[in-house]
Amino acid sequence: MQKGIFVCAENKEEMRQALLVEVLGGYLRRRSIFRDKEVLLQRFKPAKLVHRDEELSFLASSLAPSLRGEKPGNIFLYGNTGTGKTAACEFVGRELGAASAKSRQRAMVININCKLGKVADTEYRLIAALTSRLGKDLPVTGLPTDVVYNTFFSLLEKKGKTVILVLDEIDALLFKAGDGFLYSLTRINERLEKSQVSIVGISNNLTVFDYFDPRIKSSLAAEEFVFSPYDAVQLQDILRDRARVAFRDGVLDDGVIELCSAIAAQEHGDARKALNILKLAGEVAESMGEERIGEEHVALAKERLETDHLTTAINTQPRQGKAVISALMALRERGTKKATTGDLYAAYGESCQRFSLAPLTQRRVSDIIGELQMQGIINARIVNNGRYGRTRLLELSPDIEALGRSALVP
DNA sequence: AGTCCACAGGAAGGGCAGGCGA
DNA sequence: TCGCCTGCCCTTCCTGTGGACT
Repeated sequence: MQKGIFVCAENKEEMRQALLVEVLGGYLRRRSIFRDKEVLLQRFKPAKLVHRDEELSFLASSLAPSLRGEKPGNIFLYGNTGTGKTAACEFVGRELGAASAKSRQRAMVININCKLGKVADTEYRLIAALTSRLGKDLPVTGLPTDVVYNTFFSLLEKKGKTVILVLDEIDALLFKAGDGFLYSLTRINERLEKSQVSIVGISNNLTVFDYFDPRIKSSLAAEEFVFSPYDAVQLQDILRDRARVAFRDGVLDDGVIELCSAIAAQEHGDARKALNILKLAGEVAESMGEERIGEEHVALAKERLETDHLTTAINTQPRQGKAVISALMALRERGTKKATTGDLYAAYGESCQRFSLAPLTQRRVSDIIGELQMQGIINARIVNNGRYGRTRLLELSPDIEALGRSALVP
């Protein structure tokens, strides 16, 4: 009997392996739906930017003086995610680089993302990252800030160029480190003789300028430009342009491009999202063994994209953040739809036991709540209950709640 | 009008890890 | 090795808030 069970288990294992071989073999035998998936990825740099003529023309005319050795004015670009701000800057930067290589006056563009991978999310890291782009790597910590600034200044001076600093997602740095670094950067030209520096700030937040110190506003004297969202028709043009290269001929059903565009247009005209959905729809169709992409695959892709996004958002939290989310989930399961900070802190204590974590103070948990609110994971509203005190009413965002506790990996 | 509650949130500083230069 | 510098995460202390209650 025992032997029988063992043989059964062994057969199951063999069957599972055979299935795996079949799946992989089938994958290799089938012709891929994709011709060149690369063009649908975020990192792909297109040779032309569709429907961004006005924006490109503004940027090019603003930065063109650098080709004559003159200092261009500072610029601030605003617009929702996926409206082409970064792509437009990179595009103009490449063209500028190519044009300056032919002319005597050489311009140089340095792109830094202030949010990505904590490369430049503090003043120190920003200047260290800029210094690294000029050819000298500095330690991630340990040096006095003035030493880092001085190294940066001397490298700039050595270049003898007009340097355009493109600070992408500058709001992340401003909210974290304050606007002091901008003051230093705007005064930089007073210290340089052979080089000059212009700043291009890129932000999703249209009100970011309001937070600046008046001295910095005056010192920057930046020209502002808003990137408008793409409409559904413009998104269709972008997708068609990429799909021609990305997919084999005839694999896209009628209406697929239109559906992807309509979904992204509803979400503030985000071209990045439209491309993501189209790519994922292709992957979904391929994983189902289909040789064509239909609207049903787009619907599945949209669903998967949202779930993946939310699951990633909560599972990339530090463990303390997860403990707070878990506490709120536990309260919801007990029927508390809207918890106060006090309720949450009590449940958080239990959560910490489950996560084997030392509990933080209420003050720190209060900050974590604020961080989770900023990321849209928690909805919070301050209420005054008279003599029963002032507190925040907290609930999980509906999307996170729909995912349930199983989405949270401790 | 004064008191009270249950926090919110600012300010200051401690502890830690890590790099640099003497 | 030591002192000094950094960023980061955290605690402690403190003041502010505003509506219900006395």
